[in-house]
Amino acid sequence: MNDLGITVKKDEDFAEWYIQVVLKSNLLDYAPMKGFIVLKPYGYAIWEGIRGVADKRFKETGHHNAFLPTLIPESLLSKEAEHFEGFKPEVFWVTHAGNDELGERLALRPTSETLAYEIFSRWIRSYRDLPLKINFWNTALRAEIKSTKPLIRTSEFLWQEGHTVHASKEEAEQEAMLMLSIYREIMEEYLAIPVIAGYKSEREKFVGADYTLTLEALMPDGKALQMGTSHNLGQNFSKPFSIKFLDKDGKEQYAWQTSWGISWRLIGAMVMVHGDDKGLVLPPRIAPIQIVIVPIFYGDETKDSVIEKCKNLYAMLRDRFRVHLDDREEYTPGYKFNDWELKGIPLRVEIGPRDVKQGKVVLARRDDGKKVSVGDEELLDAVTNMLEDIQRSLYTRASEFLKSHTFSAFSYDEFKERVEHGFVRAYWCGSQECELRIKEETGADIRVIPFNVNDTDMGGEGMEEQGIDRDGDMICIYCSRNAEKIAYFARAY
RNA sequence: GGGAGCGUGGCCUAGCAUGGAAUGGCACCAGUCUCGGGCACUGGAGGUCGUGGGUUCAAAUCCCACCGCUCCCA
Repeated sequence: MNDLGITVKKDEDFAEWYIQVVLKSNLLDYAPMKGFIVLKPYGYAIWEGIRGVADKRFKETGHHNAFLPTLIPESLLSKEAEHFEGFKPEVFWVTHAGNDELGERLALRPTSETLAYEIFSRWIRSYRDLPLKINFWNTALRAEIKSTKPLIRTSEFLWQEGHTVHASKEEAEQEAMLMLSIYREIMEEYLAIPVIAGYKSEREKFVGADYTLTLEALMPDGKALQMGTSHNLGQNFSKPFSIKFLDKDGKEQYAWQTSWGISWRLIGAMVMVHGDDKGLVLPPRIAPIQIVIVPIFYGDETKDSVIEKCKNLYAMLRDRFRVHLDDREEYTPGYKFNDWELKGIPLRVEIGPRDVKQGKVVLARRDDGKKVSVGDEELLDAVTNMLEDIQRSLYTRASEFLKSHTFSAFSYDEFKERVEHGFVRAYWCGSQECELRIKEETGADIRVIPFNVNDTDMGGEGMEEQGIDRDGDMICIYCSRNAEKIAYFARAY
């Protein structure tokens, strides 16, 4: 072991482990400015995988991609007052063109609502123009001065922002929910990360939204990570931006809107959730390379037959899998094993002289490190099954972690102790004051107010089983007044 | 907002107290050899010691300013 590999244990120094994994597995590099990163080809390939899955689902549900400028004039950005106040502290401003000061400062978009809606208002005249469902794959810029972490919190990030306009409130509500469910599908079925779905509190919602729907995951250090959000904007933007349409009765109405987004933060979440002491572990459905073939040979006489077999298998597998043949001669097999494990490739095929002679290959799984020898004729089936099994077991493991680190609290003392380790479900009176006090005293805030307290893939183990009687005393964990809601609290990234 | 610390080839690092030719490891390049878990040997290239100024015959080392970064506390 040398410093090519990860030199700290995941469960001993999680922060350092994360940095080493993202850098050494070749996902990214630091940029020359604090808070900015460079996504390297391997990292970008993973982003392309996520983008590919999401883009397909967006298009299947009737959304179209488009592109917007990066600059937003201050007058536009400030048009919805609450929204502007919320983003103001982290806006980068362009003030000059060459040597000349601009008449009006231009913001580097922190998000595109205002710019998009200014334009949408010109596109929409009648109910026949609705719904309008547009998505942008772009970047957003938000100045992060305090704690930055690659992929998780950076001043510029790759993301998509969807923006839709509807003729009715109900339709907008359904849209916000639909997109959340698509996000959930991507996270659980592709990234193998279980999430808790629900509402953001008033304090945590998107500034300018009626309400925000969120998906929250739990990282191995017990901190929550917001994975994606979907906002019902109501008519909060359509009014200041004059997005109006004539309905079937010829009556002018303000439109109803949603916006929603996921970012490269999802890559960071995958690293944290699935990675181990050897580095990255990628779920097969997202991994840019699912299978790597490593030849092993001694001297020239075995070399040719080994390479030939590798090439044959590569040709056989490439139609059905994303496969790579590592035929570099300047590295030893041992080096390559470590290298591809660091990069998280789900499955490795080892082929040496022994295997050529016996008509077999060795398969090594990244998730549990187990090796098996299979005959050539079984390879295709074995590989197919193993990749599916890896995908499934990564999800299962993550679910078990979420389940075992989601607690209920019935007293504030209990709350303070348990919130150090994961999600804590507790009754909450609904006041922002309690929420804020809890945040100040414990560092934890409300991550999500779940749609369903049993809806956490916890095998039906809900509040009732844990002793909370929802028909009995419902009192706020902090102030002991009557509680309205059950909220999930956690410290968050 | 308050406090502490650090900047030396791509990365990590010695040297700094007491000024006098910049140390070692990894990575990199060439060759030989190896290859079923980060092979070995030989040779080689690579440095405005964060930036600017000052003291001095002489500064990585002492002094001042600035820049950048990291950690801790609120």
